[in-house]
Amino acid sequence: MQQRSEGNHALREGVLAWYSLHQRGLPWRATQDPYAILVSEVMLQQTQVSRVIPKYDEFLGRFPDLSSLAAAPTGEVIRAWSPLGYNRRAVRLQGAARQVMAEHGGKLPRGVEALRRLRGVGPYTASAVACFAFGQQVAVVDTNVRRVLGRALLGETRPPPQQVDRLAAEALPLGRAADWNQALMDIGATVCAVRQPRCQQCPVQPSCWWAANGQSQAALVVDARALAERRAAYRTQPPFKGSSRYYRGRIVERLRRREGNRGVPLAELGMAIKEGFAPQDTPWLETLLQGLEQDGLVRRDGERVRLP
DNA sequence: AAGCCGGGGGT
DNA sequence: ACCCCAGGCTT
Repeated sequence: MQQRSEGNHALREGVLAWYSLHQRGLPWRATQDPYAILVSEVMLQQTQVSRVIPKYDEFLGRFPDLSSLAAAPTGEVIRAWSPLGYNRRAVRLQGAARQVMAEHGGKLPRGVEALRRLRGVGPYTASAVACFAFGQQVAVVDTNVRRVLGRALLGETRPPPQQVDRLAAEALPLGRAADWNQALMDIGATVCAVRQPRCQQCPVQPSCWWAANGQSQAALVVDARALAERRAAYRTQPPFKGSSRYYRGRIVERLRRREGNRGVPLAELGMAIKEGFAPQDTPWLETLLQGLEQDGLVRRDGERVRLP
């Protein structure tokens, strides 16, 4: 059994009370279906809630369960994923569905360790599904939670992840894990923002180290330096448009507009995604396609390129 | 440890 | 126009 800390009692009560009043009404909190919850958690990897909401019901309508997702052509899954981005997630999500069909009799495993072995499921997603779908009493730690607990218990906005994992496990109110984890994420998203935190409205504030120290002079200096470093890095970066990442997106986008399922000839694809595409650009395009093929996002078929 | 992977949206 | 966002996998 994990260690408990009496000092966290007030913190727990305050957070849970706040959550009962201020929780966000999110579609994936209104379902008990483990598959639907898995879909939401994968969509929420690197993607804001506001962008997932309009896509969520549509995707579930198209792929209502694990077996329909597993059985679909991968290209259809990639189409249904637009415009969420990070398209590899769509391929991996289907891979996970196929794993579950093949290895788990079509039922998602309930434990963190088994979930963790599914394609595209890392520490965050595994604990999120275990907790929200199966009621496992485990901590769910994303960057929001890391920031909230880091500030409250350590006085640091960007604390060492391992240290936070330990604190999160200690702070977990057994029996209320799901509400607690969702509450911390809501607080991180709506109150304990990276900049301009609204400490006056924060249920953690009474026991928050960071707020108590006037949001710590040292922390502000560190944050300011980090901000300056990010700005410098941004300036020296080439613009997104024209990056290989940009053109990868254009290729997938072009292939999504089907043509039956016949795909697009290589040269035509080049012209479709890049103005002034010339024969000498072919090796560049080939390189992009090889990467996309490796990720399972594209299939080469002689001269033609299509979704898998 | 570091780099890759897309988009939309706030300011 | 600039800047932010933040999990999983590969190398």
